[in-house]
Amino acid sequence: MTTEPDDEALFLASYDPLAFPPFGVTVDVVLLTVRDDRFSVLLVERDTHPFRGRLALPGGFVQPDEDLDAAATRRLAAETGVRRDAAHVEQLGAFGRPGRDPRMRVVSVSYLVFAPDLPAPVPGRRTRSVAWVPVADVDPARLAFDHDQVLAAGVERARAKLEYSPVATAFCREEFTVAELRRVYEAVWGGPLDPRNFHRKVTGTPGFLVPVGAPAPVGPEGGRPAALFRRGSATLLHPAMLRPDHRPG
Amino acid sequence: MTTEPDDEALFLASYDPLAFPPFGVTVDVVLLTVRDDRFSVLLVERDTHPFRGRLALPGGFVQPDEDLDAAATRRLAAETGVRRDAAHVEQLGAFGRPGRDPRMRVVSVSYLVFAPDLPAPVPGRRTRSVAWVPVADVDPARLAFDHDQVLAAGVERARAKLEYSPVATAFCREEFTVAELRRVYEAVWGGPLDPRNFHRKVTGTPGFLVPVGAPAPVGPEGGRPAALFRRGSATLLHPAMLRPDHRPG
DNA sequence: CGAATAGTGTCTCTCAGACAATATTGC
DNA sequence: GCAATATTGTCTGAGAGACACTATTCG
Repeated sequence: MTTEPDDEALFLASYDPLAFPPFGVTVDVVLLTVRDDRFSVLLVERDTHPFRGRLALPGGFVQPDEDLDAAATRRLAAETGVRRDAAHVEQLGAFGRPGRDPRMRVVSVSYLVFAPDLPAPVPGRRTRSVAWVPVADVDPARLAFDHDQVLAAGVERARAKLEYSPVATAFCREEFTVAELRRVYEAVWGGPLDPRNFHRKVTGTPGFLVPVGAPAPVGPEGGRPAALFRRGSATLLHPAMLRPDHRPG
Repeated sequence: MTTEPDDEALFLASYDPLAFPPFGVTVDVVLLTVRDDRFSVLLVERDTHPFRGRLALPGGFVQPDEDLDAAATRRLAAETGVRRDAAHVEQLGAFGRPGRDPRMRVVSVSYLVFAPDLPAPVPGRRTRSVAWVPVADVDPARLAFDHDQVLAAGVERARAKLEYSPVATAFCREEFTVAELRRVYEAVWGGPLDPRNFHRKVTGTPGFLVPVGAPAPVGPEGGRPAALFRRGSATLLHPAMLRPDHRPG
Protein backbone atom coordinates (compact mmCIF):
# COMPACT_ATOMS: atom_id res chain seq x y z
CA MET A 1 0.00 0.00 0.00
CA THR A 2 2.96 2.37 0.43
CA THR A 3 4.91 3.77 -2.48
CA GLU A 4 8.53 2.87 -3.10
CA PRO A 5 10.95 5.66 -2.11
CA ASP A 6 12.98 5.45 -5.32
CA ASP A 7 9.91 5.80 -7.43
CA GLU A 8 8.67 8.72 -5.38
CA ALA A 9 12.01 10.54 -5.51
CA LEU A 10 12.25 10.08 -9.24
CA PHE A 11 8.83 11.55 -9.72
CA LEU A 12 9.49 14.55 -7.49
CA ALA A 13 12.78 15.30 -9.24
CA SER A 14 11.10 15.48 -12.62
CA TYR A 15 8.22 17.55 -11.40
CA ASP A 16 7.92 21.13 -12.56
CA PRO A 17 5.71 23.27 -10.37
CA LEU A 18 5.36 25.95 -13.00
CA ALA A 19 3.68 23.50 -15.34
CA PHE A 20 0.60 24.13 -13.25
CA PRO A 21 -1.31 27.35 -13.76
CA PRO A 22 -0.01 29.88 -11.25
CA PHE A 23 -2.52 31.19 -8.75
CA GLY A 24 -2.16 33.90 -6.19
CA VAL A 25 -3.60 33.09 -2.79
CA THR A 26 -4.66 35.84 -0.43
CA VAL A 27 -6.41 36.05 2.89
CA ASP A 28 -9.12 38.60 3.61
CA VAL A 29 -10.35 39.33 7.09
CA VAL A 30 -13.93 40.21 7.97
CA LEU A 31 -13.28 41.79 11.35
CA LEU A 32 -16.55 42.48 13.13
CA THR A 33 -17.24 44.26 16.38
CA VAL A 34 -19.99 46.11 18.21
CA ARG A 35 -19.20 49.79 18.70
CA ASP A 36 -21.70 52.18 20.26
CA ASP A 37 -24.37 49.51 19.90
CA ARG A 38 -23.68 49.31 16.16
CA PHE A 39 -22.64 46.10 14.40
CA SER A 40 -19.54 47.26 12.54
CA VAL A 41 -16.84 46.00 10.21
CA LEU A 42 -13.28 47.15 9.77
CA LEU A 43 -12.62 48.52 6.30
CA VAL A 44 -9.49 50.00 4.79
CA GLU A 45 -9.21 52.51 1.99
CA ARG A 46 -6.81 51.12 -0.56
CA ASP A 47 -3.83 53.26 -1.49
CA THR A 48 -2.50 51.04 -4.29
CA HIS A 49 -3.82 49.35 -7.37
CA PRO A 50 -6.09 47.66 -7.97
CA PHE A 51 -9.19 49.44 -6.62
CA ARG A 52 -7.12 52.34 -5.35
CA GLY A 53 -9.31 54.62 -3.26
CA ARG A 54 -12.00 52.01 -2.77
CA LEU A 55 -12.91 50.44 0.54
CA ALA A 56 -11.83 46.88 1.13
CA LEU A 57 -11.45 44.22 3.77
CA PRO A 58 -7.94 44.04 5.22
CA GLY A 59 -5.92 41.26 3.69
CA GLY A 60 -3.00 40.32 1.53
CA PHE A 61 -1.00 37.57 -0.09
CA VAL A 62 -0.16 34.39 1.75
CA GLN A 63 3.56 33.79 2.06
CA PRO A 64 5.10 30.64 0.54
CA ASP A 65 5.65 28.82 3.82
CA GLU A 66 2.82 30.31 5.80
CA ASP A 67 -0.29 28.50 6.91
CA LEU A 68 -3.58 30.07 5.91
CA ASP A 69 -4.65 30.65 9.50
CA ALA A 70 -1.28 32.18 10.27
CA ALA A 71 -1.55 34.53 7.32
CA ALA A 72 -4.96 35.67 8.51
CA THR A 73 -3.82 36.34 12.05
CA ARG A 74 -0.69 38.07 10.75
CA ARG A 75 -2.78 40.48 8.66
CA LEU A 76 -5.12 40.92 11.58
CA ALA A 77 -2.30 41.93 13.89
CA ALA A 78 -0.50 44.04 11.29
CA GLU A 79 -3.44 46.05 10.11
CA THR A 80 -5.54 46.23 13.24
CA GLY A 81 -3.38 45.36 16.24
CA VAL A 82 -5.75 42.58 17.29
CA ARG A 83 -4.01 39.55 18.75
CA ARG A 84 -5.39 36.14 17.93
CA ASP A 85 -6.12 35.15 21.51
CA ALA A 86 -8.14 38.31 22.05
CA ALA A 87 -10.71 37.42 19.43
CA HIS A 88 -12.66 34.61 17.83
CA VAL A 89 -11.18 33.56 14.47
CA GLU A 90 -12.69 31.09 12.01
CA GLN A 91 -12.38 30.45 8.32
CA LEU A 92 -15.28 31.81 6.30
CA GLY A 93 -14.62 30.32 2.88
CA ALA A 94 -12.75 30.61 -0.39
CA PHE A 95 -13.64 33.10 -3.11
CA GLY A 96 -11.97 32.53 -6.44
CA ARG A 97 -14.08 33.68 -9.35
CA PRO A 98 -11.82 34.32 -12.36
CA GLY A 99 -11.46 38.06 -12.87
CA ARG A 100 -12.14 39.05 -9.27
CA ASP A 101 -8.64 40.52 -9.20
CA PRO A 102 -7.53 42.30 -12.39
CA ARG A 103 -3.85 41.54 -11.73
CA MET A 104 -3.91 37.77 -11.93
CA ARG A 105 -5.87 34.73 -10.97
CA VAL A 106 -6.32 35.02 -7.23
CA VAL A 107 -8.12 32.80 -4.78
CA SER A 108 -8.96 34.54 -1.53
CA VAL A 109 -9.44 32.58 1.67
CA SER A 110 -11.56 34.73 3.93
CA TYR A 111 -11.57 34.70 7.70
CA LEU A 112 -14.26 35.83 10.09
CA VAL A 113 -13.11 37.52 13.29
CA PHE A 114 -15.18 38.71 16.24
CA ALA A 115 -13.48 41.16 18.56
CA PRO A 116 -14.55 43.44 21.40
CA ASP A 117 -14.64 47.18 20.81
CA LEU A 118 -11.08 48.28 20.11
CA PRO A 119 -9.09 51.50 20.00
CA ALA A 120 -8.89 53.06 16.56
CA PRO A 121 -6.47 51.02 14.43
CA VAL A 122 -3.69 52.50 12.34
CA PRO A 123 -3.40 52.29 8.54
CA GLY A 124 -0.95 49.83 7.02
CA ARG A 125 1.48 50.29 4.17
CA ARG A 126 -0.92 49.93 1.27
CA THR A 127 -3.89 51.52 2.96
CA ARG A 128 -4.75 55.18 3.03
CA SER A 129 -7.02 54.93 6.04
CA VAL A 130 -8.76 52.37 8.17
CA ALA A 131 -12.08 52.72 9.93
CA TRP A 132 -14.94 50.96 11.63
CA VAL A 133 -18.07 51.19 9.52
CA PRO A 134 -21.51 50.10 10.72
CA VAL A 135 -22.53 47.14 8.61
CA ALA A 136 -25.86 48.80 7.80
CA ASP A 137 -24.01 51.82 6.40
CA VAL A 138 -21.75 49.91 4.03
CA ASP A 139 -22.51 50.49 0.37
CA PRO A 140 -21.72 47.14 -1.24
CA ALA A 141 -21.13 48.74 -4.63
CA ARG A 142 -18.27 50.77 -3.18
CA LEU A 143 -16.24 47.79 -2.03
CA ALA A 144 -13.18 46.52 -3.89
CA PHE A 145 -12.89 43.07 -5.49
CA ASP A 146 -15.81 40.84 -4.52
CA HIS A 147 -15.65 41.99 -0.95
CA ASP A 148 -19.35 42.75 -0.98
CA GLN A 149 -20.01 39.02 -1.24
CA VAL A 150 -17.39 38.18 1.36
CA LEU A 151 -18.81 40.71 3.79
CA ALA A 152 -22.37 39.51 3.19
CA ALA A 153 -21.31 35.93 3.87
CA GLY A 154 -19.53 36.96 7.05
CA VAL A 155 -22.42 39.00 8.35
CA GLU A 156 -24.93 36.25 7.70
CA ARG A 157 -22.64 33.67 9.30
CA ALA A 158 -22.23 35.89 12.34
CA ARG A 159 -25.98 36.31 12.71
CA ALA A 160 -26.57 32.59 12.41
CA LYS A 161 -23.74 31.67 14.72
CA LEU A 162 -25.04 33.76 17.58
CA GLU A 163 -28.02 31.44 17.66
CA TYR A 164 -26.32 28.17 18.40
CA SER A 165 -22.89 29.11 19.74
CA PRO A 166 -21.61 31.30 22.56
CA VAL A 167 -19.39 33.38 20.25
CA ALA A 168 -21.32 36.53 21.07
CA THR A 169 -19.12 36.71 24.16
CA ALA A 170 -16.17 37.34 21.83
CA PHE A 171 -17.65 40.80 21.21
CA CYS A 172 -17.47 41.55 24.94
CA ARG A 173 -14.50 42.24 27.13
CA GLU A 174 -13.33 39.50 29.44
CA GLU A 175 -15.87 40.41 32.10
CA PHE A 176 -19.26 41.69 31.07
CA THR A 177 -22.82 42.08 32.21
CA VAL A 178 -25.91 40.39 30.84
CA ALA A 179 -27.07 43.74 29.48
CA GLU A 180 -23.83 44.19 27.55
CA LEU A 181 -24.22 40.76 26.04
CA ARG A 182 -27.82 41.54 25.18
CA ARG A 183 -26.78 44.72 23.39
CA VAL A 184 -24.41 42.60 21.29
CA TYR A 185 -27.27 40.36 20.24
CA GLU A 186 -29.48 43.35 19.55
CA ALA A 187 -26.82 45.05 17.43
CA VAL A 188 -25.99 41.95 15.39
CA TRP A 189 -29.59 40.88 14.89
CA GLY A 190 -30.85 44.41 14.45
CA GLY A 191 -33.77 44.40 16.83
CA PRO A 192 -34.67 44.64 20.51
CA LEU A 193 -34.81 41.64 22.81
CA ASP A 194 -36.80 41.33 26.01
CA PRO A 195 -34.23 41.98 28.77
CA ARG A 196 -36.03 39.72 31.24
CA ASN A 197 -36.38 36.68 29.01
CA PHE A 198 -32.87 37.23 27.71
CA HIS A 199 -31.47 37.28 31.21
CA ARG A 200 -33.26 34.10 32.18
CA LYS A 201 -32.18 32.43 28.95
CA VAL A 202 -28.45 33.16 29.00
CA THR A 203 -28.01 32.51 32.70
CA GLY A 204 -29.98 29.29 32.40
CA THR A 205 -28.14 27.82 29.42
CA PRO A 206 -25.45 25.51 30.83
CA GLY A 207 -21.86 26.46 30.03
CA PHE A 208 -22.72 29.82 28.45
CA LEU A 209 -21.83 32.16 31.30
CA VAL A 210 -20.01 31.78 34.58
CA PRO A 211 -20.58 34.35 37.33
CA VAL A 212 -17.59 36.32 38.53
CA GLY A 213 -16.91 36.21 42.25
CA ALA A 214 -17.01 39.97 42.70
CA PRO A 215 -20.41 40.70 41.24
CA ALA A 216 -20.75 44.44 41.71
CA PRO A 217 -19.55 46.94 39.08
CA VAL A 218 -20.70 50.52 38.70
CA GLY A 219 -23.91 51.89 37.29
CA PRO A 220 -23.40 54.38 34.43
CA GLU A 221 -26.48 56.56 34.99
CA GLY A 222 -28.31 55.00 37.88
CA GLY A 223 -29.99 51.70 38.39
CA ARG A 224 -29.18 48.53 40.23
CA PRO A 225 -25.62 47.35 39.54
CA ALA A 226 -25.39 44.29 37.36
CA ALA A 227 -23.57 41.05 38.05
CA LEU A 228 -20.43 40.32 36.08
CA PHE A 229 -19.86 37.17 34.02
CA ARG A 230 -17.14 35.56 31.95
CA ARG A 231 -17.69 33.23 29.02
CA GLY A 232 -18.25 29.61 29.98
CA SER A 233 -16.77 26.46 28.52
CA ALA A 234 -19.61 25.52 26.19
CA THR A 235 -18.90 25.49 22.47
CA LEU A 236 -22.51 25.00 21.47
CA LEU A 237 -25.64 26.36 23.08
CA HIS A 238 -28.39 24.00 24.06
CA PRO A 239 -31.06 25.05 23.82
CA ALA A 240 -30.16 27.57 21.16
CA MET A 241 -30.90 31.28 21.27
CA LEU A 242 -33.61 32.09 18.75
CA ARG A 243 -33.88 35.15 16.57
CA PRO A 244 -37.28 36.70 17.31
CA ASP A 245 -39.07 36.71 13.98
CA HIS A 246 -36.96 34.02 12.38
CA ARG A 247 -39.40 32.33 10.05
CA PRO A 248 -37.24 30.72 7.35
CA GLY A 249 -38.69 29.97 3.94
CA MET B 1 -13.12 57.73 -5.40
CA THR B 2 -12.42 56.01 -8.73
CA THR B 3 -8.92 55.51 -10.11
CA GLU B 4 -7.78 57.19 -13.31
CA PRO B 5 -7.67 54.81 -16.28
CA ASP B 6 -4.19 55.86 -17.38
CA ASP B 7 -2.81 55.24 -13.96
CA GLU B 8 -4.47 51.86 -13.75
CA ALA B 9 -3.28 50.76 -17.19
CA LEU B 10 0.26 51.80 -16.40
CA PHE B 11 0.23 49.76 -13.26
CA LEU B 12 -1.18 46.66 -14.88
CA ALA B 13 1.36 46.80 -17.67
CA SER B 14 4.23 46.81 -15.25
CA TYR B 15 2.79 44.08 -13.12
CA ASP B 16 4.51 40.71 -13.03
CA PRO B 17 2.30 37.90 -11.79
CA LEU B 18 5.25 35.59 -11.21
CA ALA B 19 6.67 38.00 -8.65
CA PHE B 20 4.11 36.47 -6.31
CA PRO B 21 4.80 33.06 -4.83
CA PRO B 22 3.16 30.47 -7.08
CA PHE B 23 0.45 28.35 -5.50
CA GLY B 24 -1.38 25.41 -6.91
CA VAL B 25 -5.12 25.41 -6.30
CA THR B 26 -7.10 22.19 -6.30
CA VAL B 27 -10.64 21.16 -5.52
CA ASP B 28 -11.44 18.07 -3.49
CA VAL B 29 -14.91 16.62 -3.32
CA VAL B 30 -16.41 14.96 -0.26
CA LEU B 31 -19.19 13.04 -1.98
CA LEU B 32 -21.51 11.50 0.57
CA THR B 33 -24.43 9.17 0.13
CA VAL B 34 -26.45 6.59 2.02
CA ARG B 35 -26.03 3.08 0.62
CA ASP B 36 -27.65 0.06 2.25
CA ASP B 37 -28.44 2.22 5.29
CA ARG B 38 -24.75 3.10 5.63
CA PHE B 39 -23.43 6.67 5.54
CA SER B 40 -20.73 6.39 2.90
CA VAL B 41 -18.12 8.47 1.11
CA LEU B 42 -16.66 8.08 -2.34
CA LEU B 43 -12.91 7.39 -2.26
CA VAL B 44 -10.48 6.76 -5.08
CA GLU B 45 -7.27 4.78 -4.98
CA ARG B 46 -4.54 6.97 -6.41
CA ASP B 47 -2.56 5.58 -9.31
CA THR B 48 0.01 8.39 -9.54
CA HIS B 49 2.32 10.24 -7.23
CA PRO B 50 2.04 11.55 -4.65
CA PHE B 51 0.38 9.06 -2.33
CA ARG B 52 0.19 6.43 -5.03
CA GLY B 53 -1.87 3.50 -3.83
CA ARG B 54 -3.46 5.46 -1.02
CA LEU B 55 -7.14 6.32 -0.76
CA ALA B 56 -8.13 9.89 -1.45
CA LEU B 57 -11.06 12.15 -2.11
CA PRO B 58 -11.68 12.76 -5.80
CA GLY B 59 -10.30 16.08 -6.95
CA GLY B 60 -7.74 17.88 -9.05
CA PHE B 61 -6.26 21.15 -10.13
CA VAL B 62 -8.41 24.14 -10.94
CA GLN B 63 -7.98 25.38 -14.48
CA PRO B 64 -6.78 28.95 -15.09
CA ASP B 65 -10.13 30.34 -16.18
CA GLU B 66 -12.38 28.05 -14.24
CA ASP B 67 -14.50 29.07 -11.30
CA LEU B 68 -14.00 27.05 -8.11
CA ASP B 69 -17.56 25.76 -8.13
CA ALA B 70 -17.24 24.80 -11.77
CA ALA B 71 -14.03 22.91 -11.09
CA ALA B 72 -15.73 20.97 -8.32
CA THR B 73 -18.72 20.01 -10.42
CA ARG B 74 -16.42 19.13 -13.31
CA ARG B 75 -14.46 16.71 -11.15
CA LEU B 76 -17.68 15.40 -9.74
CA ALA B 77 -19.05 14.60 -13.16
CA ALA B 78 -15.75 13.29 -14.51
CA GLU B 79 -14.93 10.95 -11.68
CA THR B 80 -18.37 9.92 -10.53
CA GLY B 81 -20.90 10.73 -13.24
CA VAL B 82 -22.96 12.82 -10.84
CA ARG B 83 -24.53 15.88 -12.43
CA ARG B 84 -24.72 19.05 -10.43
CA ASP B 85 -28.49 19.35 -10.51
CA ALA B 86 -28.88 15.81 -9.16
CA ALA B 87 -27.13 16.58 -5.92
CA HIS B 88 -26.59 19.17 -3.23
CA VAL B 89 -23.25 20.97 -3.60
CA GLU B 90 -21.72 23.45 -1.18
CA GLN B 91 -18.26 24.68 -0.42
CA LEU B 92 -16.74 23.12 2.68
CA GLY B 93 -13.60 25.20 3.15
CA ALA B 94 -10.00 25.73 2.18
CA PHE B 95 -7.13 23.56 3.37
CA GLY B 96 -3.68 24.92 2.73
CA ARG B 97 -1.16 23.84 5.33
CA PRO B 98 2.36 24.07 3.86
CA GLY B 99 3.62 20.60 3.10
CA ARG B 100 0.24 18.99 2.68
CA ASP B 101 1.25 18.20 -0.89
CA PRO B 102 4.90 17.17 -1.40
CA ARG B 103 4.98 18.50 -4.96
CA MET B 104 4.44 22.16 -4.31
CA ARG B 105 2.47 24.60 -2.24
CA VAL B 106 -1.14 23.69 -2.82
CA VAL B 107 -4.33 25.13 -1.43
CA SER B 108 -7.29 22.81 -1.72
CA VAL B 109 -10.81 24.15 -1.79
CA SER B 110 -13.06 21.33 -0.68
CA TYR B 111 -16.67 20.80 -1.64
CA LEU B 112 -19.34 18.84 0.14
CA VAL B 113 -21.80 16.94 -2.03
CA PHE B 114 -24.88 14.96 -1.00
CA ALA B 115 -26.22 12.55 -3.58
CA PRO B 116 -28.74 9.71 -3.62
CA ASP B 117 -27.49 6.15 -3.91
CA LEU B 118 -25.79 5.86 -7.27
CA PRO B 119 -24.62 3.12 -9.62
CA ALA B 120 -21.00 2.13 -9.14
CA PRO B 121 -18.80 4.90 -10.58
CA VAL B 122 -15.90 4.31 -12.93
CA PRO B 123 -12.23 5.11 -12.21
CA GLY B 124 -10.69 8.19 -13.80
CA ARG B 125 -7.30 8.62 -15.42
CA ARG B 126 -5.16 8.94 -12.33
CA THR B 127 -7.18 6.60 -10.18
CA ARG B 128 -6.75 2.88 -9.92
CA SER B 129 -10.18 2.26 -8.47
CA VAL B 130 -13.10 4.10 -6.99
CA ALA B 131 -15.47 2.87 -4.33
CA TRP B 132 -18.09 3.80 -1.78
CA VAL B 133 -16.75 3.31 1.71
CA PRO B 134 -18.90 3.54 4.83
CA VAL B 135 -17.69 6.54 6.80
CA ALA B 136 -17.37 4.44 9.94
CA ASP B 137 -15.02 2.04 8.12
CA VAL B 138 -12.61 4.68 6.84
CA ASP B 139 -9.19 4.52 8.44
CA PRO B 140 -8.11 8.17 8.58
CA ALA B 141 -4.43 7.22 8.67
CA ARG B 142 -4.75 5.56 5.26
CA LEU B 143 -5.96 8.66 3.46
CA ALA B 144 -3.72 10.73 1.20
CA PHE B 145 -2.79 14.38 1.82
CA ASP B 146 -4.81 15.86 4.69
CA HIS B 147 -7.96 14.24 3.45
CA ASP B 148 -8.64 12.82 6.89
CA GLN B 149 -9.25 16.35 8.11
CA VAL B 150 -11.29 17.27 5.05
CA LEU B 151 -13.45 14.19 5.43
CA ALA B 152 -13.93 14.78 9.13
CA ALA B 153 -15.01 18.36 8.47
CA GLY B 154 -17.44 17.22 5.79
CA VAL B 155 -18.96 14.50 7.93
CA GLU B 156 -19.45 16.81 10.87
CA ARG B 157 -20.93 19.50 8.65
CA ALA B 158 -23.32 16.96 7.16
CA ARG B 159 -24.46 15.80 10.58
CA ALA B 160 -25.00 19.35 11.76
CA LYS B 161 -26.74 20.44 8.59
CA LEU B 162 -29.37 17.74 8.79
CA GLU B 163 -30.58 19.42 11.94
CA TYR B 164 -31.51 22.79 10.58
CA SER B 165 -31.82 22.34 6.84
CA PRO B 166 -33.79 20.02 4.57
CA VAL B 167 -30.68 18.75 2.75
CA ALA B 168 -31.31 15.22 3.93
CA THR B 169 -33.71 15.00 1.01
CA ALA B 170 -30.69 15.28 -1.30
CA PHE B 171 -29.78 11.74 -0.22
CA CYS B 172 -33.14 10.48 -1.47
CA ARG B 173 -34.43 10.04 -4.99
CA GLU B 174 -36.87 12.60 -6.29
CA GLU B 175 -39.83 10.85 -4.69
CA PHE B 176 -39.38 9.14 -1.38
CA THR B 177 -41.22 7.90 1.66
CA VAL B 178 -40.95 9.18 5.21
CA ALA B 179 -39.30 5.89 6.20
CA GLU B 180 -36.62 6.35 3.53
CA LEU B 181 -35.92 9.83 4.80
CA ARG B 182 -35.78 8.53 8.34
CA ARG B 183 -33.23 5.90 7.38
CA VAL B 184 -31.09 8.70 5.95
CA TYR B 185 -31.16 10.51 9.27
CA GLU B 186 -30.44 7.30 11.14
CA ALA B 187 -27.49 6.45 8.90
CA VAL B 188 -25.94 9.91 9.09
CA TRP B 189 -26.49 10.38 12.80
CA GLY B 190 -25.68 6.78 13.62
CA GLY B 191 -28.65 5.88 15.80
CA PRO B 192 -32.31 4.93 15.66
CA LEU B 193 -35.11 7.49 15.63
CA ASP B 194 -38.67 6.95 16.74
CA PRO B 195 -40.61 6.37 13.49
CA ARG B 196 -43.80 7.87 14.87
CA ASN B 197 -42.34 11.08 16.22
CA PHE B 198 -40.17 11.39 13.13
CA HIS B 199 -43.19 11.10 10.87
CA ARG B 200 -45.14 13.70 12.81
CA LYS B 201 -42.12 16.00 12.83
CA VAL B 202 -41.17 15.98 9.17
CA THR B 203 -44.72 16.15 7.87
CA GLY B 204 -45.49 18.95 10.29
CA THR B 205 -42.51 21.16 9.51
CA PRO B 206 -43.67 23.68 6.91
CA GLY B 207 -41.89 23.55 3.56
CA PHE B 208 -39.95 20.39 4.31
CA LEU B 209 -42.02 17.85 2.37
CA VAL B 210 -44.81 18.09 -0.17
CA PRO B 211 -47.07 15.08 -0.71
CA VAL B 212 -47.13 13.56 -4.15
CA GLY B 213 -50.57 13.18 -5.74
CA ALA B 214 -50.24 9.46 -6.30
CA PRO B 215 -49.47 8.31 -2.78
CA ALA B 216 -49.24 4.55 -3.19
CA PRO B 217 -45.99 2.77 -4.01
CA VAL B 218 -45.23 -0.87 -3.29
CA GLY B 219 -44.33 -2.59 -0.04
CA PRO B 220 -41.03 -4.47 -0.14
CA GLU B 221 -41.90 -7.24 2.31
CA GLY B 222 -45.40 -6.51 3.46
CA GLY B 223 -46.94 -3.72 5.43
CA ARG B 224 -49.12 -0.77 4.62
CA PRO B 225 -47.86 1.17 1.61
CA ALA B 226 -46.31 4.52 2.41
CA ALA B 227 -47.18 7.89 0.99
CA LEU B 228 -44.70 9.52 -1.38
CA PHE B 229 -43.20 12.95 -0.93
CA ARG B 230 -40.91 15.34 -2.74
CA ARG B 231 -38.69 17.93 -1.14
CA GLY B 232 -40.43 21.20 -0.34
CA SER B 233 -39.29 24.75 -0.92
CA ALA B 234 -37.91 25.48 2.54
CA THR B 235 -34.19 26.20 2.84
CA LEU B 236 -34.16 26.14 6.62
CA LEU B 237 -36.16 24.00 8.98
CA HIS B 238 -38.20 25.63 11.69
CA PRO B 239 -38.39 24.14 14.14
CA ALA B 240 -35.15 22.26 13.62
CA MET B 241 -34.72 18.50 13.77
CA LEU B 242 -32.79 17.59 16.89
CA ARG B 243 -30.20 14.89 17.29
CA PRO B 244 -31.40 12.63 20.11
CA ASP B 245 -28.65 12.80 22.71
CA HIS B 246 -27.15 16.05 21.49
CA ARG B 247 -25.81 17.55 24.68
CA PRO B 248 -23.04 19.91 23.57
CA GLY B 249 -20.30 20.87 25.96
C1' DC C 1 -55.85 -14.22 11.12
C1' DG C 2 -50.87 -12.78 12.08
C1' DA C 3 -46.90 -10.22 10.77
C1' DA C 4 -45.20 -6.09 9.19
C1' DT C 5 -45.08 -1.40 8.17
C1' DA C 6 -47.61 3.30 8.06
C1' DG C 7 -49.73 6.77 10.38
C1' DT C 8 -52.55 9.18 14.41
C1' DG C 9 -53.60 10.40 19.23
C1' DT C 10 -52.36 11.38 23.97
C1' DC C 11 -49.71 12.59 27.78
C1' DT C 12 -45.90 14.99 30.06
C1' DC C 13 -42.21 17.99 30.43
C1' DT C 14 -39.30 21.71 28.66
C1' DC C 15 -39.04 26.00 27.11
C1' DA C 16 -40.01 30.52 24.55
C1' DG C 17 -42.60 34.70 24.84
C1' DA C 18 -45.44 38.05 27.27
C1' DC C 19 -45.41 40.66 31.13
C1' DA C 20 -46.17 41.44 36.44
C1' DA C 21 -43.55 42.08 40.35
C1' DT C 22 -39.51 42.75 43.20
C1' DA C 23 -34.53 44.42 44.13
C1' DT C 24 -31.02 47.84 44.24
C1' DT C 25 -28.84 51.75 43.00
C1' DG C 26 -28.34 57.41 42.24
C1' DC C 27 -30.59 61.66 42.83
C1' DG D 1 -39.76 59.10 46.99
C1' DC D 2 -38.67 58.78 41.94
C1' DA D 3 -36.24 57.25 37.92
C1' DA D 4 -33.57 53.76 36.07
C1' DT D 5 -31.72 49.40 35.58
C1' DA D 6 -31.33 44.37 37.24
C1' DT D 7 -33.39 40.14 38.38
C1' DT D 8 -37.09 36.85 39.58
C1' DG D 9 -41.70 34.90 39.04
C1' DT D 10 -45.97 33.53 36.63
C1' DC D 11 -48.78 32.23 32.95
C1' DT D 12 -49.64 30.27 28.33
C1' DG D 13 -48.89 27.97 24.14
C1' DA D 14 -45.67 25.32 21.04
C1' DG D 15 -43.30 21.41 20.61
C1' DA D 16 -40.21 17.15 21.77
C1' DG D 17 -40.12 12.49 23.55
C1' DA D 18 -42.48 8.34 25.15
C1' DC D 19 -45.64 5.26 23.72
C1' DA D 20 -50.75 3.34 23.03
C1' DC D 21 -53.52 2.78 19.33
C1' DT D 22 -55.48 2.51 14.60
C1' DA D 23 -54.86 1.63 9.40
C1' DT D 24 -53.52 -1.04 5.50
C1' DT D 25 -51.11 -4.31 3.18
C1' DC D 26 -49.25 -9.42 2.25
C1' DG D 27 -49.29 -14.23 3.10
